[in-house]
Order: sequence, then structure tokens, then C-alpha cells
Amino acid sequence: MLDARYLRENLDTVEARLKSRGEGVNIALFRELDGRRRELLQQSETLKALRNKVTEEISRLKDKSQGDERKLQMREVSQQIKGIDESLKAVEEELQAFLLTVPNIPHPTTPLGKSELDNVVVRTWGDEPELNFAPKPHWEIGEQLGILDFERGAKLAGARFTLYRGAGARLERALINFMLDLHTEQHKYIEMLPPFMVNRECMTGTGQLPKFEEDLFHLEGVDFFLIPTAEVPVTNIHRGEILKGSELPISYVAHTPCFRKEAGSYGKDTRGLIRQHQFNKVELVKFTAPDRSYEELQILLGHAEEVLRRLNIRYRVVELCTGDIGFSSAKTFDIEVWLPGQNCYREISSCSCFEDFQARRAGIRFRPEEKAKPEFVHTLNGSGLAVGRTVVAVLENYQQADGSVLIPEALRPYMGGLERIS
RNA sequence: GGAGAGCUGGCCGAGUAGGUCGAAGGCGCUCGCCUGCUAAGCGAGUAUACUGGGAAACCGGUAUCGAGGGUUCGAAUCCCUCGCUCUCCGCCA
Repeated sequence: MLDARYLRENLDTVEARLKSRGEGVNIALFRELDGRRRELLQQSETLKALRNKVTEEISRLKDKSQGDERKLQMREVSQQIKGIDESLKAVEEELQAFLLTVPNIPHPTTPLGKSELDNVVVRTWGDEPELNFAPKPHWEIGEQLGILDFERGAKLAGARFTLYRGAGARLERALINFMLDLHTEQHKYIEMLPPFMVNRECMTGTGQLPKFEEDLFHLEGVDFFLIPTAEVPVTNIHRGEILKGSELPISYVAHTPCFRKEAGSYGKDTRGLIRQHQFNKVELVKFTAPDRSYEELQILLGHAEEVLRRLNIRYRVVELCTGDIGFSSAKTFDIEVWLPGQNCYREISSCSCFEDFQARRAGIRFRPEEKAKPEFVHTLNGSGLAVGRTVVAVLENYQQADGSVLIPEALRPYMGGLERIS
């Protein structure tokens, strides 16, 4: 959410910069609501000041009957206040509803562009595997090895659900443990295991609501949502809190399943593990002081990249353009992993700086100094990594001519020493 | 699911025959004094948001005692609804 006061004072700039996302802002609506709000607020507060004053006078009267006349007047005033406050509440709700649908302002360095076609490749790491045969897509490898069962996954739940079997299930679990150990032991993140369903406040805090409700699974009977990413519960850990400046940056890592309806992506990536309704992800989340956030973004990105380096899988880092960054993001780098079976790069991580956008929605602040005024923190997060897609990358990059798959060395300790799935 | 207790400032904790309570007191913290150092001691200060004025320092107003509503001239204090925490019983992984 943008700061109403900032918006009031910088309407034109904000409008121009949101335009680069391909988003229009209803400036006239904002002006009107904001103006009406302040007008009503002043009316209400003036009357309340009067009432408080008279009320205090009444309380000081020794002869109680003397106050009767003023009580009658104040009854009138209270009625007026009530009426004004009702209008005020309505206006504030409208204003809030409006502000919650305005996306974040892209960082000035975020490349201008309309779609993913305008994203910028920042760097590429690693080599393509030398495969002197026609590489297969992971769904063929997985089915032939009997470690991925798409048909039975569909039987259990439906399309976009997969049953992992044997070494496949183990591989998923190995990757989760490998990533968590890397981030906690080497990168010094604190491991968290949050609830997998959250309330509406959390979803609003990180920006999924109110605009993207159709992408979320909602439970029947209770107002809970299944989390689409650990970003939601983990960022909301500090919702409504004032942190100490000295404890920043705070770095959390969490593995959770993620649940997404994938509405609007019918027919896309229908084969294999790429686009599932449920998938595992290891997520990195940081809370930082505003002046450190972009440094921390580079660090966080590096931590996510490190997973693929250790697995020795080729990837590239892409900087998303203004037209492609997410609703809450000011700047985003995607990590795209090379998939020989599909002869393309696929997103495996998305690392973003949200500046104070989520912090303002969720009320996450810090005191720079012991007695200083609280300021909003900056929040960041990135996948470190999407586990299902990492399985895809391992299967496709480590496949052998005979249909077996080598286990990357870094993973072998997590696979009970297994060197090859065959 | 049943019965009960509770939710006050960074923390602990007063405060119900409604009035001067943003809220005693303590701890913590900050600054100053004192003191070879530290500790102890002494003094002062120590919430947040919105809003008006001001270049600013700052000054004023309003709101906030889990959340929302009600009664009242006036509510931390009374009434209602909801949330959360805790204890006991039942059920269950």
C-alpha cells in the first residue's frame, strides 16, 4: 500500500511511474475521497473537542441540576458527531479499499517494459550438460523410472496434482533438507515452520488480497486461505510489531507447501511438475532497514543462486521489467534454470524487494535508534528454491542415455548415499 | 463440544457505586549528577496514529486500556457480539 500522504503530495509522479506498469490510477477518486475525509475529520474533531470541554465542566459542578441544560445541548452534539462519524467511516473505507488496489511503485532502476519479453538477462552461470542423446522432458523420465505418477495424482485430487513415489519422494525431501541446511547453516537464516493456512489479514498484508482472491484456495466454513507461498505467513510474523533497529536485518527461511488455483493458466504447462496446485517451496524472507534493502536483495538473490551452483545446474538471472513485476514488488530478479528436456529456461525463483509496501499494509515497523520514531521496514523475499521445479531441473540435467538419473553430489548425503536413480 | 478465568503502556502490574485516567506504582530504557571502574544511589524523561498551524524546533486537537457495537452529557470502568489466552471435563492425531 502506498502512503496516502505521500500520494497526496506526489500524485503526478506516482501516476507516471505506475503507468510504466501499465496501470492507471484513479487520481480524481483519490483526491475526492482524501479531501472529504479530512473535511469530515475536522468537523468531527471540533465537535468532540467541544463535548470534551463541556463534559469536563459538568463533572466539576457541585450542584448537579445546573448541568441539565448543557447535557441537553451535548446530547444534540453527540448526535451530530455520530452522523459525521458514520459518513467519515464510509469515506475511510472507500479510501482504504482504493489504496489497497494500487500496486507498488517500481524502483527507478527497474527496466521499463511491457511484458516478459522486455526483461533483461543479468548473468548466466554454468554449462549445459553434455548429453549425447536426445534429452527427455522430466515427465517422461519420471514416469519411466516410476518415481512420478501423474495419473494417480489426478485420481487422488485432479489435474495438476502429482504423486511422488520411492526415490522421487525421497529426492523431493532431500532437496528440501539440502536447501534448509544450506540457508540456515551457511547463510544464517532462522528456520520457521508456519501455519499453512492463514487469515484474511495476512493475505491483505502481503498483497494477495483484495485483488487476487481468485488465485487462492479458501476453506469452507472458516475464513482461512491455504497459503500460495510461505512469504505470506512468514512476512506476517511481525505484523503489527515495532522491531528494534539493532535486530535488523532479520532473515527467515521456511519450507512449506504452496497452494495455488492457477486460475487463468488453463492449458499452460499441463504436463509435468511445472505448474501444480500444490508444490513445495523453500522461501527466504528478510526484514531490513530502508537504506539496506537493495543490498540485501542482492545478497538474498545470491543465496538462492547458491542452491543451483551447488547442484551444478546452469541458470540465468533475469531482471523483470516494469510491466512484469508483481503487484507488491518494486524490483524483482527471477532465476531461470536450464531445462535440456524442454530446451528452455524456466523460472525457479523470484526474488523481490517490496520496500515499505507490504510493511505499511501489515504495520511492520522498527526504531532506527532506541528512542527514535518508528519507521516502516523494507520486506524482501525470494524462493530458495521452488522444490518441484528443482526436481525437474535435476531430472532433466542429470539424465543419462540409459534413462537413469545421476544424483548431484551435493544431494547424495541427503539420499542415503544413493548415486543414481534407475 | 461443555464449564470457568482472563486480555491495561516495552514488560510487570494498580485501577468497577461511570467523571479531572493516556492511565498509579515497579522494572526496563535514555539523558544528567554522583562514583578509581562496575554496581548501588539521586534527578529528569520515556506510547502510537491521524489531523490543524509552522520553514523548522515546536505548539494545538482527536482517537486508542483485545476488536466492534450499545447505554450516557461523559466508559478502562455498565450492557451486547466477536477474537485470543489460560484452567478443568469430554473427544481426537
